[in-house]
Amino acid sequence: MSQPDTKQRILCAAEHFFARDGYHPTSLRSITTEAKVNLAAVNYHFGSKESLLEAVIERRLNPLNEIRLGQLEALLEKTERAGETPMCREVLRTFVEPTLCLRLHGSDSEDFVALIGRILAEPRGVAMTIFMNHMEPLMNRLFQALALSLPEWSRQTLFWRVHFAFGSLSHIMRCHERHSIVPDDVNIDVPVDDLVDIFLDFATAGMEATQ
Amino acid sequence: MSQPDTKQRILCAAEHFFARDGYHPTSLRSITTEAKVNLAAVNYHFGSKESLLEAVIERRLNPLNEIRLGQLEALLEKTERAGETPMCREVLRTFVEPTLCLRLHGSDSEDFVALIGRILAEPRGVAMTIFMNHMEPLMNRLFQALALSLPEWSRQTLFWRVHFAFGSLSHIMRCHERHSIVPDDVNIDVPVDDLVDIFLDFATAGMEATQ
DNA sequence: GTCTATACGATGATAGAC
DNA sequence: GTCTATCATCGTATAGAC
Repeated sequence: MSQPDTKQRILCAAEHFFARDGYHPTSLRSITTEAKVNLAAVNYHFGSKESLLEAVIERRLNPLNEIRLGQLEALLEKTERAGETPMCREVLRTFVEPTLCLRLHGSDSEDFVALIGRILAEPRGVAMTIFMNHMEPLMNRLFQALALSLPEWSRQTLFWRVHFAFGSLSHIMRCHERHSIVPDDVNIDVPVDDLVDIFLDFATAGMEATQ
Repeated sequence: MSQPDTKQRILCAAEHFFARDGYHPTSLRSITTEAKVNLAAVNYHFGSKESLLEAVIERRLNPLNEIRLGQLEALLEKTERAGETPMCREVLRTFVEPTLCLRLHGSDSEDFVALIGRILAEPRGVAMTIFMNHMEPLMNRLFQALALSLPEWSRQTLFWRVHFAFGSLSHIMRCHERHSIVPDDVNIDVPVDDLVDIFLDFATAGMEATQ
Protein backbone atom coordinates (compact mmCIF):
# COMPACT_ATOMS: atom_id res chain seq x y z
CA MET A 1 0.00 0.00 0.00
CA SER A 2 1.32 3.36 -0.95
CA GLN A 3 -0.01 5.12 2.19
CA PRO A 4 0.60 2.56 4.91
CA ASP A 5 -0.69 4.78 7.71
CA THR A 6 -3.80 6.17 6.07
CA LYS A 7 -6.08 4.39 8.53
CA GLN A 8 -4.07 5.57 11.52
CA ARG A 9 -4.04 9.16 10.30
CA ILE A 10 -7.81 9.05 9.89
CA LEU A 11 -8.23 7.53 13.35
CA CYS A 12 -6.10 10.20 15.00
CA ALA A 13 -7.78 13.09 13.24
CA ALA A 14 -11.23 11.66 13.99
CA GLU A 15 -10.40 11.12 17.65
CA HIS A 16 -9.25 14.70 17.92
CA PHE A 17 -12.31 16.28 16.34
CA PHE A 18 -14.84 13.92 17.92
CA ALA A 19 -13.41 14.68 21.35
CA ARG A 20 -13.20 18.42 20.82
CA ASP A 21 -16.43 19.14 18.95
CA GLY A 22 -18.52 16.01 19.42
CA TYR A 23 -19.51 13.32 16.95
CA HIS A 24 -22.33 14.99 15.04
CA PRO A 25 -20.81 18.47 14.61
CA THR A 26 -17.65 16.94 13.15
CA SER A 27 -17.72 16.59 9.36
CA LEU A 28 -15.90 13.84 7.50
CA ARG A 29 -14.44 16.56 5.34
CA SER A 30 -12.69 18.22 8.25
CA ILE A 31 -11.32 14.84 9.32
CA THR A 32 -10.03 13.93 5.88
CA THR A 33 -8.55 17.37 5.34
CA GLU A 34 -6.68 17.16 8.66
CA ALA A 35 -5.52 13.62 7.88
CA LYS A 36 -4.54 14.65 4.34
CA VAL A 37 -6.55 11.87 2.73
CA ASN A 38 -9.39 11.81 0.25
CA LEU A 39 -12.93 12.15 1.51
CA ALA A 40 -13.90 8.70 0.25
CA ALA A 41 -11.05 7.06 2.15
CA VAL A 42 -13.18 7.01 5.31
CA ASN A 43 -15.93 5.01 3.70
CA TYR A 44 -13.41 2.77 1.99
CA HIS A 45 -11.51 1.90 5.16
CA PHE A 46 -14.26 2.06 7.76
CA GLY A 47 -17.57 1.81 5.91
CA SER A 48 -19.29 4.80 7.50
CA LYS A 49 -18.85 7.67 9.92
CA GLU A 50 -20.46 5.56 12.62
CA SER A 51 -18.08 2.66 12.08
CA LEU A 52 -15.20 5.11 12.19
CA LEU A 53 -16.35 6.20 15.65
CA GLU A 54 -16.50 2.57 16.69
CA ALA A 55 -12.93 2.02 15.51
CA VAL A 56 -11.77 5.15 17.35
CA ILE A 57 -13.32 3.86 20.57
CA GLU A 58 -12.06 0.30 20.31
CA ARG A 59 -8.48 1.30 19.61
CA ARG A 60 -8.13 2.83 23.07
CA LEU A 61 -10.84 1.15 25.13
CA ASN A 62 -9.67 -2.44 24.76
CA PRO A 63 -6.16 -1.81 26.12
CA LEU A 64 -7.57 0.39 28.90
CA ASN A 65 -10.05 -2.27 30.00
CA GLU A 66 -7.32 -4.91 30.04
CA ILE A 67 -5.35 -2.74 32.45
CA ARG A 68 -8.39 -2.05 34.64
CA LEU A 69 -9.46 -5.70 34.73
CA GLY A 70 -5.87 -6.79 35.42
CA GLN A 71 -5.55 -4.47 38.41
CA LEU A 72 -8.93 -5.54 39.75
CA GLU A 73 -8.15 -9.24 39.48
CA ALA A 74 -4.77 -8.68 41.12
CA LEU A 75 -6.42 -6.90 44.03
CA LEU A 76 -9.06 -9.61 44.47
CA GLU A 77 -6.44 -12.34 44.35
CA LYS A 78 -4.23 -10.57 46.86
CA THR A 79 -6.99 -9.98 49.40
CA GLU A 80 -8.36 -13.48 49.00
CA ARG A 81 -4.93 -14.98 49.66
CA ALA A 82 -4.78 -12.88 52.83
CA GLY A 83 -8.28 -14.00 53.83
CA GLU A 84 -9.55 -10.41 53.72
CA THR A 85 -12.25 -8.57 51.85
CA PRO A 86 -11.05 -5.86 49.46
CA MET A 87 -11.48 -2.27 50.57
CA CYS A 88 -14.02 -0.27 48.62
CA ARG A 89 -11.52 2.50 47.97
CA GLU A 90 -9.01 0.10 46.43
CA VAL A 91 -11.66 -1.52 44.25
CA LEU A 92 -12.66 1.86 42.90
CA ARG A 93 -9.03 2.81 42.42
CA THR A 94 -8.42 -0.04 39.98
CA PHE A 95 -11.03 1.55 37.75
CA VAL A 96 -10.41 5.24 38.27
CA GLU A 97 -6.64 5.48 38.33
CA PRO A 98 -5.93 3.94 34.89
CA THR A 99 -8.68 6.14 33.48
CA LEU A 100 -7.48 9.47 34.81
CA CYS A 101 -3.84 8.61 34.14
CA LEU A 102 -4.66 8.82 30.45
CA ARG A 103 -4.84 12.57 30.98
CA LEU A 104 -1.14 12.71 31.80
CA HIS A 105 0.79 14.64 29.19
CA GLY A 106 2.33 12.40 26.61
CA SER A 107 -0.12 9.58 27.18
CA ASP A 108 -1.41 10.31 23.65
CA SER A 109 -4.87 9.43 24.93
CA GLU A 110 -5.91 12.78 26.31
CA ASP A 111 -8.50 13.23 23.59
CA PHE A 112 -9.88 9.77 24.23
CA VAL A 113 -10.77 10.55 27.85
CA ALA A 114 -12.89 13.51 26.77
CA LEU A 115 -14.45 11.47 23.99
CA ILE A 116 -15.59 8.72 26.35
CA GLY A 117 -16.99 11.35 28.69
CA ARG A 118 -19.11 12.67 25.86
CA ILE A 119 -20.24 9.24 24.74
CA LEU A 120 -21.48 8.46 28.23
CA ALA A 121 -23.69 11.51 27.97
CA GLU A 122 -25.60 10.41 24.87
CA PRO A 123 -27.98 7.73 26.11
CA ARG A 124 -29.36 6.79 22.72
CA GLY A 125 -26.24 7.56 20.77
CA VAL A 126 -24.84 4.94 18.47
CA ALA A 127 -21.62 4.82 20.43
CA MET A 128 -23.31 3.90 23.70
CA THR A 129 -24.17 0.41 22.51
CA ILE A 130 -20.65 -0.16 21.23
CA PHE A 131 -19.21 1.20 24.45
CA MET A 132 -21.43 -0.81 26.78
CA ASN A 133 -20.71 -4.07 24.97
CA HIS A 134 -17.03 -3.57 25.65
CA MET A 135 -17.65 -2.56 29.27
CA GLU A 136 -20.03 -5.30 30.38
CA PRO A 137 -17.56 -7.97 31.57
CA LEU A 138 -15.52 -5.41 33.52
CA MET A 139 -18.64 -3.80 34.98
CA ASN A 140 -20.00 -7.13 36.20
CA ARG A 141 -16.69 -8.00 37.84
CA LEU A 142 -16.49 -4.55 39.43
CA PHE A 143 -20.00 -4.88 40.79
CA GLN A 144 -19.09 -8.27 42.27
CA ALA A 145 -16.02 -6.81 43.93
CA LEU A 146 -17.95 -3.89 45.39
CA ALA A 147 -20.60 -6.27 46.74
CA LEU A 148 -17.76 -8.15 48.44
CA SER A 149 -16.34 -5.03 50.04
CA LEU A 150 -19.74 -3.64 51.05
CA PRO A 151 -21.75 -6.71 52.11
CA GLU A 152 -24.13 -4.68 54.27
CA TRP A 153 -25.78 -2.98 51.28
CA SER A 154 -28.49 -4.40 49.06
CA ARG A 155 -27.75 -4.87 45.39
CA GLN A 156 -30.33 -2.16 44.72
CA THR A 157 -28.48 0.38 46.84
CA LEU A 158 -25.15 -0.72 45.44
CA PHE A 159 -26.37 -0.30 41.89
CA TRP A 160 -27.46 3.27 42.37
CA ARG A 161 -24.27 4.25 44.13
CA VAL A 162 -22.13 2.76 41.39
CA HIS A 163 -24.30 4.71 38.99
CA PHE A 164 -23.64 7.95 40.87
CA ALA A 165 -19.91 7.29 41.11
CA PHE A 166 -19.76 6.70 37.37
CA GLY A 167 -21.67 9.90 36.80
CA SER A 168 -19.07 11.82 38.78
CA LEU A 169 -16.22 10.16 36.94
CA SER A 170 -17.66 10.73 33.48
CA HIS A 171 -18.24 14.35 34.45
CA ILE A 172 -14.59 15.02 35.23
CA MET A 173 -13.57 13.05 32.14
CA ARG A 174 -15.40 15.64 30.06
CA CYS A 175 -14.22 18.65 31.97
CA HIS A 176 -10.61 19.35 31.22
CA GLU A 177 -11.30 22.91 30.48
CA ARG A 178 -13.06 25.38 32.70
CA HIS A 179 -16.68 25.49 31.64
CA SER A 180 -18.41 25.47 34.98
CA ILE A 181 -18.36 28.27 37.48
CA VAL A 182 -15.00 28.32 39.21
CA PRO A 183 -14.42 30.65 42.17
CA ASP A 184 -11.37 32.89 41.76
CA ASP A 185 -9.43 31.34 44.59
CA VAL A 186 -9.83 27.77 43.36
CA ASN A 187 -7.15 26.22 41.19
CA ILE A 188 -8.51 23.50 38.91
CA ASP A 189 -5.11 22.49 37.52
CA VAL A 190 -4.58 19.64 39.91
CA PRO A 191 -2.01 16.88 39.25
CA VAL A 192 -3.63 13.64 38.14
CA ASP A 193 -2.50 11.73 41.24
CA ASP A 194 -4.11 14.32 43.50
CA LEU A 195 -7.31 14.28 41.45
CA VAL A 196 -7.52 10.50 41.86
CA ASP A 197 -7.35 10.90 45.63
CA ILE A 198 -9.82 13.79 45.71
CA PHE A 199 -12.21 11.68 43.69
CA LEU A 200 -11.71 8.54 45.76
CA ASP A 201 -12.36 10.50 48.98
CA PHE A 202 -15.73 11.53 47.59
CA ALA A 203 -16.76 8.33 45.86
CA THR A 204 -15.68 5.97 48.64
CA ALA A 205 -17.59 7.93 51.26
CA GLY A 206 -20.64 7.96 48.98
CA MET A 207 -20.44 4.22 48.42
CA GLU A 208 -20.07 3.50 52.13
CA ALA A 209 -22.70 6.00 53.33
CA THR A 210 -25.14 4.86 55.98
CA GLN A 211 -28.73 5.17 54.88
CA MET B 1 -51.35 36.79 14.25
CA SER B 2 -53.27 34.03 12.58
CA GLN B 3 -51.50 31.23 14.50
CA PRO B 4 -51.24 32.56 18.05
CA ASP B 5 -49.49 29.50 19.41
CA THR B 6 -46.99 28.90 16.62
CA LYS B 7 -44.06 29.69 18.86
CA GLN B 8 -45.27 27.44 21.65
CA ARG B 9 -45.87 24.55 19.28
CA ILE B 10 -42.36 24.92 17.93
CA LEU B 11 -40.92 25.10 21.45
CA CYS B 12 -42.69 21.92 22.54
CA ALA B 13 -41.73 19.97 19.46
CA ALA B 14 -38.12 21.16 19.71
CA GLU B 15 -37.91 20.30 23.39
CA HIS B 16 -39.15 16.81 22.66
CA PHE B 17 -36.72 16.07 19.84
CA PHE B 18 -33.72 17.80 21.41
CA ALA B 19 -34.20 15.78 24.59
CA ARG B 20 -34.77 12.47 22.84
CA ASP B 21 -32.23 12.62 20.02
CA GLY B 22 -29.90 15.46 20.97
CA TYR B 23 -29.46 18.90 19.46
CA HIS B 24 -27.39 18.16 16.38
CA PRO B 25 -29.15 15.02 15.16
CA THR B 26 -32.51 16.82 15.26
CA SER B 27 -33.47 18.50 12.00
CA LEU B 28 -35.53 21.66 11.81
CA ARG B 29 -37.70 19.82 9.31
CA SER B 30 -38.70 17.18 11.85
CA ILE B 31 -39.51 19.91 14.38
CA THR B 32 -41.63 21.96 11.98
CA THR B 33 -43.41 18.87 10.69
CA GLU B 34 -44.30 17.81 14.25
CA ALA B 35 -45.39 21.36 15.14
CA LYS B 36 -47.35 21.64 11.88
CA VAL B 37 -45.64 24.89 10.87
CA ASN B 38 -43.60 25.95 7.89
CA LEU B 39 -39.87 25.29 7.89
CA ALA B 40 -39.00 28.97 7.74
CA ALA B 41 -41.14 29.73 10.80
CA VAL B 42 -38.30 28.68 13.08
CA ASN B 43 -35.92 31.19 11.60
CA TYR B 44 -38.60 33.86 11.59
CA HIS B 45 -39.60 33.42 15.23
CA PHE B 46 -36.27 32.45 16.77
CA GLY B 47 -33.58 33.48 14.33
CA SER B 48 -31.71 30.20 14.15
CA LYS B 49 -31.67 26.63 15.37
CA GLU B 50 -29.25 27.69 18.10
CA SER B 51 -31.51 30.48 19.34
CA LEU B 52 -34.39 28.04 19.36
CA LEU B 53 -32.42 25.84 21.72
CA GLU B 54 -31.77 28.86 23.91
CA ALA B 55 -35.49 29.63 24.05
CA VAL B 56 -36.30 26.02 24.89
CA ILE B 57 -33.87 26.12 27.80
CA GLU B 58 -34.93 29.47 29.19
CA ARG B 59 -38.63 28.64 29.21
CA ARG B 60 -38.11 25.93 31.82
CA LEU B 61 -34.86 26.87 33.53
CA ASN B 62 -35.88 30.27 34.82
CA PRO B 63 -38.92 29.00 36.79
CA LEU B 64 -36.92 26.02 38.07
CA ASN B 65 -34.09 28.23 39.33
CA GLU B 66 -36.56 30.51 41.06
CA ILE B 67 -37.90 27.52 42.97
CA ARG B 68 -34.43 26.25 43.83
CA LEU B 69 -33.18 29.65 44.94
CA GLY B 70 -36.37 30.24 46.94
CA GLN B 71 -35.99 26.98 48.85
CA LEU B 72 -32.30 27.66 49.49
CA GLU B 73 -32.94 31.17 50.81
CA ALA B 74 -35.77 29.87 53.00
CA LEU B 75 -33.47 27.25 54.49
CA LEU B 76 -30.69 29.75 55.13
CA GLU B 77 -33.10 32.19 56.74
CA LYS B 78 -34.62 29.52 58.96
CA THR B 79 -31.29 28.20 60.24
CA GLU B 80 -29.90 31.68 60.77
CA ARG B 81 -32.92 32.65 62.84
CA ALA B 82 -32.30 29.55 64.96
CA GLY B 83 -28.61 30.40 65.27
CA GLU B 84 -27.64 27.17 63.53
CA THR B 85 -25.62 26.27 60.46
CA PRO B 86 -27.59 24.55 57.69
CA MET B 87 -27.07 20.83 57.26
CA CYS B 88 -25.28 19.83 54.08
CA ARG B 89 -28.01 17.34 53.21
CA GLU B 90 -30.71 19.99 53.39
CA VAL B 91 -28.69 22.44 51.31
CA LEU B 92 -28.26 19.82 48.60
CA ARG B 93 -31.94 18.93 48.85
CA THR B 94 -33.04 22.43 47.86
CA PHE B 95 -31.23 21.90 44.58
CA VAL B 96 -31.88 18.24 43.89
CA GLU B 97 -35.51 17.80 44.88
CA PRO B 98 -37.03 20.45 42.58
CA THR B 99 -34.91 19.05 39.76
CA LEU B 100 -35.87 15.41 40.09
CA CYS B 101 -39.50 16.27 40.81
CA LEU B 102 -39.76 17.45 37.21
CA ARG B 103 -39.63 13.80 36.28
CA LEU B 104 -42.97 13.19 37.96
CA HIS B 105 -45.65 12.26 35.46
CA GLY B 106 -47.72 15.21 34.40
CA SER B 107 -45.07 17.77 35.25
CA ASP B 108 -44.83 18.42 31.49
CA SER B 109 -41.12 18.96 32.01
CA GLU B 110 -39.94 15.38 31.76
CA ASP B 111 -38.21 16.06 28.45
CA PHE B 112 -36.50 19.10 29.90
CA VAL B 113 -34.70 17.10 32.58
CA ALA B 114 -33.13 14.85 30.00
CA LEU B 115 -32.28 17.85 27.81
CA ILE B 116 -30.39 19.61 30.59
CA GLY B 117 -28.55 16.39 31.33
CA ARG B 118 -27.36 16.30 27.74
CA ILE B 119 -26.40 19.96 27.67
CA LEU B 120 -24.22 19.49 30.72
CA ALA B 121 -22.31 16.89 28.77
CA GLU B 122 -21.30 19.13 25.88
CA PRO B 123 -18.53 21.30 27.28
CA ARG B 124 -18.10 23.47 24.19
CA GLY B 125 -21.66 23.28 23.07
CA VAL B 126 -23.50 26.50 22.37
CA ALA B 127 -26.02 25.74 25.06
CA MET B 128 -23.45 25.47 27.83
CA THR B 129 -22.75 29.20 27.81
CA ILE B 130 -26.43 30.03 27.88
CA PHE B 131 -27.01 27.51 30.63
CA MET B 132 -24.14 28.64 32.81
CA ASN B 133 -25.14 32.29 32.58
CA HIS B 134 -28.50 31.38 34.03
CA MET B 135 -26.98 29.16 36.69
CA GLU B 136 -24.23 31.41 38.01
CA PRO B 137 -26.15 33.34 40.73
CA LEU B 138 -27.70 30.16 42.09
CA MET B 139 -24.40 28.28 41.96
CA ASN B 140 -22.58 31.00 43.87
CA ARG B 141 -25.26 31.04 46.55
CA LEU B 142 -25.21 27.25 46.78
CA PHE B 143 -21.43 27.26 47.12
CA GLN B 144 -21.72 29.82 49.93
CA ALA B 145 -24.29 27.71 51.73
CA LEU B 146 -22.19 24.56 51.44
CA ALA B 147 -19.15 26.42 52.76
CA LEU B 148 -21.32 27.40 55.75
CA SER B 149 -22.41 23.85 56.44
CA LEU B 150 -18.94 22.36 55.90
CA PRO B 151 -16.56 24.95 57.39
CA GLU B 152 -13.78 22.41 57.92
CA TRP B 153 -13.10 21.97 54.18
CA SER B 154 -11.04 24.25 51.97
CA ARG B 155 -12.74 25.99 49.08
CA GLN B 156 -10.61 23.85 46.78
CA THR B 157 -11.90 20.62 48.28
CA LEU B 158 -15.43 21.97 48.35
CA PHE B 159 -15.27 22.94 44.69
CA TRP B 160 -14.27 19.48 43.53
CA ARG B 161 -16.90 17.77 45.64
CA VAL B 162 -19.64 20.04 44.33
CA HIS B 163 -18.32 19.22 40.88
CA PHE B 164 -18.62 15.47 41.57
CA ALA B 165 -22.08 15.81 43.05
CA PHE B 166 -23.25 17.71 39.98
CA GLY B 167 -21.74 15.03 37.79
CA SER B 168 -23.78 12.39 39.58
CA LEU B 169 -26.94 14.46 39.32
CA SER B 170 -26.56 15.26 35.64
CA HIS B 171 -25.92 11.57 35.03
CA ILE B 172 -29.23 10.46 36.50
CA MET B 173 -30.96 13.34 34.76
CA ARG B 174 -29.92 11.82 31.44
CA CYS B 175 -30.68 8.26 32.38
CA HIS B 176 -34.39 7.68 32.49
CA GLU B 177 -34.11 4.64 30.37
CA ARG B 178 -31.96 1.64 30.96
CA HIS B 179 -28.77 2.12 29.00
CA SER B 180 -26.19 1.00 31.47
CA ILE B 181 -25.68 -2.52 32.68
CA VAL B 182 -28.44 -3.35 35.13
CA PRO B 183 -28.30 -6.62 37.08
CA ASP B 184 -31.46 -8.72 36.75
CA ASP B 185 -32.46 -8.39 40.38
CA VAL B 186 -32.22 -4.59 40.46
CA ASN B 187 -35.29 -2.48 39.82
CA ILE B 188 -34.49 0.92 38.39
CA ASP B 189 -38.08 2.17 38.44
CA VAL B 190 -37.81 3.95 41.76
CA PRO B 191 -40.31 6.62 42.87
CA VAL B 192 -38.89 10.13 42.62
CA ASP B 193 -39.00 10.70 46.38
CA ASP B 194 -36.97 7.56 46.99
CA LEU B 195 -34.48 8.51 44.32
CA VAL B 196 -33.95 11.89 45.98
CA ASP B 197 -33.09 10.16 49.24
CA ILE B 198 -30.86 7.57 47.59
CA PHE B 199 -29.01 10.39 45.89
CA LEU B 200 -28.74 12.53 49.02
CA ASP B 201 -27.33 9.57 50.99
CA PHE B 202 -24.55 9.29 48.46
CA ALA B 203 -23.86 12.95 47.78
CA THR B 204 -24.00 14.09 51.41
CA ALA B 205 -21.55 11.40 52.50
CA GLY B 206 -19.26 12.36 49.63
CA MET B 207 -19.41 16.05 50.54
CA GLU B 208 -18.70 15.35 54.20
CA ALA B 209 -15.99 12.74 53.62
CA THR B 210 -12.84 12.96 55.74
CA GLN B 211 -9.70 13.26 53.66
C1' DG C 1 -6.15 -3.41 -3.22
C1' DT C 2 -5.90 1.79 -2.58
C1' DC C 3 -7.22 5.81 -3.68
C1' DT C 4 -9.56 9.74 -6.36
C1' DA C 5 -13.11 12.34 -8.60
C1' DT C 6 -17.69 13.13 -8.78
C1' DA C 7 -22.58 12.96 -7.98
C1' DC C 8 -26.87 12.40 -5.06
C1' DG C 9 -30.33 13.47 -1.53
C1' DA C 10 -30.94 15.93 2.82
C1' DT C 11 -29.71 19.58 5.96
C1' DG C 12 -29.45 24.66 8.11
C1' DA C 13 -30.03 28.98 6.56
C1' DT C 14 -31.61 33.03 3.93
C1' DA C 15 -33.77 36.31 0.55
C1' DG C 16 -37.71 37.96 -1.46
C1' DA C 17 -42.58 37.38 -3.13
C1' DC C 18 -47.13 37.63 -1.27
C1' DG D 1 -46.36 36.89 9.19
C1' DT D 2 -46.05 33.23 6.02
C1' DC D 3 -44.29 30.61 2.31
C1' DT D 4 -41.41 29.27 -1.85
C1' DA D 5 -37.07 29.12 -3.98
C1' DT D 6 -32.41 28.77 -3.52
C1' DC D 7 -27.65 28.04 -1.65
C1' DA D 8 -23.55 25.89 0.55
C1' DT D 9 -22.49 21.90 3.07
C1' DC D 10 -23.38 17.46 4.99
C1' DG D 11 -22.87 11.90 4.82
C1' DT D 12 -22.78 8.53 1.47
C1' DA D 13 -22.27 5.80 -2.82
C1' DT D 14 -20.02 4.56 -7.03
C1' DA D 15 -17.19 4.45 -11.16
C1' DG D 16 -12.76 4.22 -12.53
C1' DA D 17 -7.56 5.48 -12.20
C1' DC D 18 -3.30 3.51 -10.52
